[in-house]
Amino acid sequence: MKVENTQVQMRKGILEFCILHIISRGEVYASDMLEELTSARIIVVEGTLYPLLTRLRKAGLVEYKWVESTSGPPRKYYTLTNKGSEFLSQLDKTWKELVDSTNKIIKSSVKKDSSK
Amino acid sequence: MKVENTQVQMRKGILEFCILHIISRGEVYASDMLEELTSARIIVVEGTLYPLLTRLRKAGLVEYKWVESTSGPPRKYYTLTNKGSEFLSQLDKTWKELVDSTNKIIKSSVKKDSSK
DNA sequence: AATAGTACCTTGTATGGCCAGGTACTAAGT
DNA sequence: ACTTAGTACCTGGCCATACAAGGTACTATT
Repeated sequence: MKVENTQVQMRKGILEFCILHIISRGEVYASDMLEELTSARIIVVEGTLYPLLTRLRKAGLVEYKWVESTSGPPRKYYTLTNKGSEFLSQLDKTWKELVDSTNKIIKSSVKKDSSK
Repeated sequence: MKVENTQVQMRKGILEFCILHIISRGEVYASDMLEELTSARIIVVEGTLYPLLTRLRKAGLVEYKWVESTSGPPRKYYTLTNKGSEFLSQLDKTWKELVDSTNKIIKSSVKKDSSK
């Protein structure tokens, strides 16, 4: 069991949440999202992002339109659906609660000296 | 794709982190941990907790001793090893960074009106 | 035509949560 | 002594999903 492994696990859960937030700001395509996430130090690779976007689309949370590019193949620009907005606001709540709960547990730890 | 599913995913990642924290406070056995996590609204069931504890032990992050109980079968009381303490302090750092990164992304979203 | 850059997608593997069920110990009732 | 209930620990199989590696396809440049 490696620290890296657990750190990946920690990031995993909120990835979908972050991507929905990024899309909620306006039209973006995959590379935009990768850049945004990377600059926030949430590491994601293509092989994670594309299947995730496909899942979100199949679930009716996002939709896309093809847009021609002058510098390569056309791009899929994503936007949030109404259903996606509702979904996201539920996740917002879950995220807040999760941070609260976790901080509560962490802070209890600090009170006691765990060294024997 | 259900909200519950994603919410589970969000909780998943920090579960190991929370459990290490709870153990770091002092000797506890499985039911103590379940109670603590449940009261912090982080839902966990036995089928999740026991395999996780086994993994942590195999990785040398925690250890346990058997303690007789007056009201049933003996219990495994867990404590953190030195290796576990180091592991945990790395996770502390990761958690802080993750909350920062996520909040940054969330707050950017608020600035723009996403309705079309 | 060949190469490079960009964009999207898929297959296979590994991790890990969860469900459902199982084992084993103690205590209480009959 | 047997059964039932409560407690504690564990496991096999399923499913979701991150990631690595490789593939397809479009555009621009040489």
